[in-house]
Amino acid sequence: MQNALKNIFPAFSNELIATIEENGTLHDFEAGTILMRTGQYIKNTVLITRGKIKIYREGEDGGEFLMYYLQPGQACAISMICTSKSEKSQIMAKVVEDVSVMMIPLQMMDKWMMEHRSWYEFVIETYRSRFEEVLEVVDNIAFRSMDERLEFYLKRHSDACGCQEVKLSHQEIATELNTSREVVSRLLKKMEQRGLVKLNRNQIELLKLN
Amino acid sequence: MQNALKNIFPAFSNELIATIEENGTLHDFEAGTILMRTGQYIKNTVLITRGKIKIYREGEDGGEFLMYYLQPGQACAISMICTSKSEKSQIMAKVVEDVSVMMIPLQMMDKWMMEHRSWYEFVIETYRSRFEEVLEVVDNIAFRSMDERLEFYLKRHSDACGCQEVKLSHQEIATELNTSREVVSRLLKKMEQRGLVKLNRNQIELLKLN
DNA sequence: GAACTACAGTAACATTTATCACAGAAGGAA
DNA sequence: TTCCTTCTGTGATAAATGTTACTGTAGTTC
Repeated sequence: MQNALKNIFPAFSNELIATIEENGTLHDFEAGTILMRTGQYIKNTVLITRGKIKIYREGEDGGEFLMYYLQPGQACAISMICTSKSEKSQIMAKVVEDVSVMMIPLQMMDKWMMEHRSWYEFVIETYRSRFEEVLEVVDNIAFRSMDERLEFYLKRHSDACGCQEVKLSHQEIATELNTSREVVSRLLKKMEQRGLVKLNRNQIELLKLN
Repeated sequence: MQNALKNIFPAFSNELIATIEENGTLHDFEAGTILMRTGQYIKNTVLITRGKIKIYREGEDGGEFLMYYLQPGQACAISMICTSKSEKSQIMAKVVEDVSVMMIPLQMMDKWMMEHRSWYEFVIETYRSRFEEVLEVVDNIAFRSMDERLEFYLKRHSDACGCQEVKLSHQEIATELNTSREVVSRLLKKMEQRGLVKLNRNQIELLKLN
């Protein structure tokens, strides 16, 4: 186990790993579970050791908007930011592939920042990379049209899974981009005509993208 | 001077204030100055003691998109995040009202985090509030139409200045929302017809908003 | 006052995206 | 097979936003 954590978070010092083992608790959640809702209080910082979590924003009318995915070796920046004062979550977190997460009580957060250099650096880097990712999201919706955003979305997916196939229905994609299925279908069809993708049921093969 | 800083950043401990005085340098910049550009390396953390700075994202085509304003008592979260590894800035920062800023060399950042509790808390709170603000921006562009975004924009301005008048031309507003002047003019006219605002040259009075 | 400039209003039109309506195809279940 | 459900494709239309083009108005400068 200790080795497992060290493999997933190689930057952590051995003492830090030991401390995490001691104070954190490991939990498994199935795909579909909602780990966090808008407005909910946060009591733990979450480190992902397996699976995939989707972080998204929910509109008043129930629409969704994907911010980013969390994968093994990463942590939820929101949970880190909010824990320090037990603030409310501003986002939704949903498990998309069965996950294992290490939950760390919020009191540890401040303590470790002072005691463990590798924790401090990890936290700062988490803030930085998430902030950057959100800025990129802003760029996309502020400056790009739906066809560009769709391309970007597909690329991001294939980067994340390391393969050339995106196994999602048009409806699922539409939901994450907060648009309608028809729009996604039409744009994908155009991309297919341009030779960028090949469409199958519940699956999109990326050809010339990347 | 010591008192001045203490007034603007009341949460800072006296030792911290003294350390800032010792290591930071005070600079003045006129309205219009661009303090930071996308892609530029960051060498300092910036504390605002006077004036107003606009933080925005720039599109490839030169379009802008307002993220938020920085005012006295606040710090640039981006400069804090990036300094730790001397990363590149992802945003633009432009002075909109003559400012005085305290520049703190990046090496201090990490050091003070360990040594000064009030600095640590300030930094975490800065991260949190900016992240939240950016999430709100995402909400606005993802879920709201231009008329709602315009209302929100005007409210934010009047909150910031504490008055009921927004002294901006339609063109300036259009630029910050990344739309065209004609659209802003049209929507403002409709708002005037609904009795929400009163339009004058270079000035919009908010009536029923807030 | 005349000339100039920045700002504001508005009509006409183009484009993008959303919505409605429906049809057909793929796959699973009885 | 037949029935059902989910997914996909596509036309027609509506709504929101962007673009072009032109007019008028307020303030400034000469």
